[in-house]
Amino acid sequence: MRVNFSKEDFNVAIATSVVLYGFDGDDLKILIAEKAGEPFAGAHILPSSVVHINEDPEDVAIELMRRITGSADWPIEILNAFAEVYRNPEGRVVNVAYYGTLQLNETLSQDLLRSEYKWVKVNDIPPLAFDHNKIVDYSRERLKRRVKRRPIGFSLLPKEFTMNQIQRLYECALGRDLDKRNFRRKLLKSELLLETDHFVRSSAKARRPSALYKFDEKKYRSLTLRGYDFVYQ
Amino acid sequence: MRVNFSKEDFNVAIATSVVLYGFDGDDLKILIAEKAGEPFAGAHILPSSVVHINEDPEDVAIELMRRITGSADWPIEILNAFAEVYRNPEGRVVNVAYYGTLQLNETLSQDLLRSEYKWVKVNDIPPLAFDHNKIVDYSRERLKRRVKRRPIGFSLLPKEFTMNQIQRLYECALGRDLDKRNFRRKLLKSELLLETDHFVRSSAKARRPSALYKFDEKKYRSLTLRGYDFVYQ
DNA sequence: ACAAAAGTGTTACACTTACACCCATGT
DNA sequence: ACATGGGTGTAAGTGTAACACTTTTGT
Repeated sequence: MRVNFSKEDFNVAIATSVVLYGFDGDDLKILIAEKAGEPFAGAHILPSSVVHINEDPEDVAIELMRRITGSADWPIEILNAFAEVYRNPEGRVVNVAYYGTLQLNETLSQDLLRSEYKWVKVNDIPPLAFDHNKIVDYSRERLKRRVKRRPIGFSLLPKEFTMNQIQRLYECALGRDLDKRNFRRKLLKSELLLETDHFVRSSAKARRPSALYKFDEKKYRSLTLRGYDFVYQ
Repeated sequence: MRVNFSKEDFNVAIATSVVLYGFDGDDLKILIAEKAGEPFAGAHILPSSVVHINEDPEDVAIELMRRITGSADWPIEILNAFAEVYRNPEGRVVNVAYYGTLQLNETLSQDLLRSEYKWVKVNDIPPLAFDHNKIVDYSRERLKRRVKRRPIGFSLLPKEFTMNQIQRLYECALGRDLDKRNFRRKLLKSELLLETDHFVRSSAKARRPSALYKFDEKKYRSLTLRGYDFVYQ
């Protein structure tokens, strides 16, 4: 074992990138930015930040989300370290990547429109600089797994949502269509949902309004931690 | 976004640690070492290595396994980066951790006995230096998931093995008892096993010999990649 | 014959999947 | 009245879990 560091070993930098998912009712999207400064000026990248020598990457990732969205209160989870040798031409950089989920609402959408960030559909992601496409792919696999096994999907939905919205979200995350009746039955059986007495019309052309549901926060939290096997292979 | 590195940011070192699993027929074990040199001289640690500035952590981890076991040919998978600020008193060190599985046999066991490493049962792991206990816990969760969803368990077994051995291995990995009849039925249905015409007696006291099985390597590989849902919740 | 571990089947229940029509409402 | 999307039930098949006794063999 080589367990003793020499001075030359301390010549690596840490960065963090965040894959931030949002769902607008129709499509699952992630946030991307344009890079300022060389290398790769103008290229598309994930929201990213240098992690200074005395900082925790998770704290920096949370702060990054706060700067982007105005709130630090979104669920976040580490993805992995991306640490190959030649991923950054400036020097050896280890990227500790995270992914997070947020609830898109009008205000946030508007604020983001005026920012340096933009939403792109997960099925329509442009080439990104560094190995950021690899990080995105990795995060999509993770999201797929999470959606299957934990009620994580709800963190992308507004407080109250229709069955069709949540089904559409699951279809986006899993990349395939689901049967409406089976989906509803399964979700209701989980007892994670509470009915509200609210309704919305899903579009101008829609006639009959949809019932709105919210989730049972207590149940939600316990199932988020221990998994609940909402199994779709 | 802070995307421009300054000179001071390049002051981090990379290390890698490997959680190396072996199964001796009765117990699932991992390899630990005693640390040479300060800090923590004499403390128990995971097999670990500095990753020099021009090296890929995975290559270093594989080389570490080769130095320990004499072979670089064991399955290995990245766990995560462990990158908190104060994990190493020598300076900022990011640990890119891996776990691997190997087939314990007599020769390898004897070689390892004469080395600086020793096997400890996964239910009996001593306090380790740095945050290595955290890495071990993380790897056990990963192994549990893998065992449930992929035929990864076989990489811990000898070429030919009995049903009782593989059941015991699954019980160790999952941390609970399994029903013998259900286990066999499930495993045979997967069509992953081939009968051999060999038998062994499992102990001196055992009378009736056990049938030995091997796995269908072609099927094994395809199922390892795409998962096969050997589901035990 | 006995001790020891190997090996074997059935049943009840839960879950999954496939499938098509009526309902409520606004215009 | 009609157009639109919302909402509902059943049946067949598959998988899971719980359960105890017989078989084979060496001593």
